[in-house]
Amino acid sequence: MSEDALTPRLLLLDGHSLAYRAYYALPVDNFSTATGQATNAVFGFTSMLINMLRDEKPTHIVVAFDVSRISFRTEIYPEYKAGRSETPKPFLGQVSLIKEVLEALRIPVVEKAGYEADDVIATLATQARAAGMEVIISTGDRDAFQLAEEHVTILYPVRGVSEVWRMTPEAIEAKYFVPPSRYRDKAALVGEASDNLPGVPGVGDKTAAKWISEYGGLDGIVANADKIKGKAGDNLRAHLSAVLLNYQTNKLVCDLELPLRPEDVKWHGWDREAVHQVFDALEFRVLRERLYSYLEAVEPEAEAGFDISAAVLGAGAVAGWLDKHALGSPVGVAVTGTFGRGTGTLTGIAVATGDGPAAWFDPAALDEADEQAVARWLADPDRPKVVHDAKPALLAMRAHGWRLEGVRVDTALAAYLAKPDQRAYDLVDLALRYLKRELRVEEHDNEQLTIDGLGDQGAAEENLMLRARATLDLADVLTEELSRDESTSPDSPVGQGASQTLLTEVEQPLSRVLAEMEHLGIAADTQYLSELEAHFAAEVKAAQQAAHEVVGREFNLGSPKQLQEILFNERGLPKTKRIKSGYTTDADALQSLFAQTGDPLLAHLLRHRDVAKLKSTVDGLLKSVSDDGRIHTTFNQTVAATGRLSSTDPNLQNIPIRTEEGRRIRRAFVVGEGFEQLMTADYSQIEMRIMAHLSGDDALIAAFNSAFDFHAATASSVFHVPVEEVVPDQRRKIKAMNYGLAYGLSAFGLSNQLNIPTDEAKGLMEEYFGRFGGVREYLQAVVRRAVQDGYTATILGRRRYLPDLSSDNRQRREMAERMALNAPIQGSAADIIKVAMLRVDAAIKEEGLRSRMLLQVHDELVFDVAPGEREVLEALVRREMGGAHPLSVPLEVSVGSGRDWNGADH
DNA sequence: CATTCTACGTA
DNA sequence: CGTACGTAGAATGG
Repeated sequence: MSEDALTPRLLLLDGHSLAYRAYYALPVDNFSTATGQATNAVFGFTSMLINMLRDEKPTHIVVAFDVSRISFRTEIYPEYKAGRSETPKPFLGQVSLIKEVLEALRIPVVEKAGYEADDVIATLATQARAAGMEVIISTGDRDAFQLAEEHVTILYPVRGVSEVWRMTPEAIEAKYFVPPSRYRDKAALVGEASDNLPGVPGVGDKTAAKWISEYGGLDGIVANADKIKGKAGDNLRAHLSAVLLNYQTNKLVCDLELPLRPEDVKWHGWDREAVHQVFDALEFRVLRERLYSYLEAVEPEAEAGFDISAAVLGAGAVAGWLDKHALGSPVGVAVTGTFGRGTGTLTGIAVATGDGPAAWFDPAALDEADEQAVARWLADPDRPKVVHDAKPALLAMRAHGWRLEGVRVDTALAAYLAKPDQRAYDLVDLALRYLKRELRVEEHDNEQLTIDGLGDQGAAEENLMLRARATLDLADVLTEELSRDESTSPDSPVGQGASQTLLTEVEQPLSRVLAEMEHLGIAADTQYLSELEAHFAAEVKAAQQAAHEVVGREFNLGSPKQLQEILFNERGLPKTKRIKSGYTTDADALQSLFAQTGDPLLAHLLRHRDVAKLKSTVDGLLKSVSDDGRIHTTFNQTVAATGRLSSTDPNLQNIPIRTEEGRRIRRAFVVGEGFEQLMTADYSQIEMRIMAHLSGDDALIAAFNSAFDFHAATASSVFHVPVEEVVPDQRRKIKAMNYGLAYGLSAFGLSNQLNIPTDEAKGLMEEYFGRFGGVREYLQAVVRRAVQDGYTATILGRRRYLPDLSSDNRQRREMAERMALNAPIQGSAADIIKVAMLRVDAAIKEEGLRSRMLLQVHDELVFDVAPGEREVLEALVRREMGGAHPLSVPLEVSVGSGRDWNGADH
């Protein structure tokens, strides 16, 4: 910081643009007052403003607003910003609230009819520079980058409301390869999607920068347009008028007549009483505290709006602290370290109590006594803990030799059950959403240190303690949130809702079972995998060569773009289904093109696709084998909105099975050393059984109770022929429909999949619903109910909220309807297998077996079978899976075993 | 350099 | 114009 403390610093804000960013960054549902007024935009704007007051310490401030969407730009270019959708209703009205906040803060507002806020800002910035002021501009509009210079910095918000980029001239040049003075030239060439200003196709920042440096600027480029070669040159000439219009439109006006000048907006602090009133009305309790702590420096420790007394504990201090503070009432625990592949390393542990005291310690730097004390405390189920995402912590503690017991609430799982459609459940987001509290984003290990190495000392420790405390507080709020559905499930204990039961009886216990499965991993035959790799690599090469030969030159078979060029232009094949970037080259399309034309290239392409995919699967598996010769996937418990698990790094839930060549990969998953066999057990047609149960359709239930193959039995009903006379084609069609129904399949979709006319598909569906009318009724009722309640529920009461069911947009609404159809079915199946896993795990322990559960693939479980346990394990698994939940049709389980995963198939 | 698109594997 | 996922490589740039 070299600025003279006496130099005036002017902060210029673009009110609309920042409020808009805030509106989209924060969920409107969680930011509204008791009276229902939405406040997310106000909250986010105010939060950003407070951060800037803290970080920039301006002496002068002013906020510019647009008066309307109409400006001189819409005069010269009526389509300007036309692509933007209608201003959302909950946003309207928040602008005037923001102005109230600003008034309470005594920050002046300025607007100019016929111009945009950025023109006002440009004018004020110019005047301020002339007066020798330092200028900081904050706007979400990139046009402002043209204003950057030595004493003018732009703060550009990215990722929500808590992070801004400091766009200095150097930063702009680094990002866009042009100095701010040429930013307009670049923007004119590249275009600006958010303003509906299209640029030259195929020209991005790099090309634009190259031209600008070659010809000195847009003038030079225009003058030399005919000299620029290649596709980009052609495009430039074709779009020259648009570029010139862009250039005219993106110029900011620097000489407006305004009612005030920079000198007039010196900030004299806020109106205490007014801030109280406005913030009270907006229910901004925490934000007010933040404002006070930043600006008044009343209590720096209270910066996040609450008190902790934090202690970084050295060796010998941990045991005493735990004895004193971590007894009967729950404490929050947060950890840092590296996690994954069934293990982990801890670099820090923080513990926070509800009444203030918090502590941090390094688990690698404990003395013997502390080590023992921590081990005892962690392992004691009667010392209650609250953890955010306990599974990785549990595994890392296990690697350290510690057991973790007594986790009363896992806030990640709780948040997932409360709203399973969220993209992520990281603590920073949840704290903001549920506690209105801002946590710092976790620092990465390689963040640069200040030169003396002392700059941020203690910050990481403090941050972790704040996280531990936030976790604890979050548990209360989320428990409250989950208890709102009291008595929705007959299975729940008295006084407890289904969501709470799912949390404590299913998800939380399951996370421990999953941790165990991840820790165990599954044995891999690496020798065999390497051979497979070589085999597929050779096949890829052969297919590639064959394809190159047909075309007569080399090209990238993996590039859809080059493929389109070759197939549709060079070879003149019929056009396929449209996608964003032209025409699809997916396997279905290639297949049908091959059927039509017999072009040999297509066969090579299809073969290449097949083996390249298989090779990449094998490559991935090879890379993920751990030192113990086993593959340890990570099961994610908070990703799938329906309640399913997912598997990553590597994904073991999508290992090929459909083709013979693909099944060879399954042979690489083998029985573990010291074990006898690999055993798999899966539910047959669990989703259809759930549909039969939920719909109560007698005919469908009967089809399951008949001794025959289910698809054949339903086909026999639909086609009015005895089961023995159902031909394979009939069975195939009905099987497709059986599966499709639970996904909201339409007649069109069915016809597409079966390659039959829509009429025939329609007839088939009619006939099906004629025989199984209860199914149609059920499916319709599910959607009706979801529209009414706003959510769907599984047999264990797992909810999925679908606000789009009432969307005006047909596509979104129909999508939501299909989700509503599918969620109870897929989700109930997920519930059942989760319960089954808990029962199997408990029974294996109960019976003292050595066999162990390794994988879950949605309706299948995979086990290492210990010597001599084959029969007893099979009986146990059949019993516990089959009895996981009573349905009006039997839950059938089929079991197989062998030396590897393919051999264990049945 | 990071996000998005296309394609494709599973239930 | 059928749900739910994760990954790879190419294309593209909120």
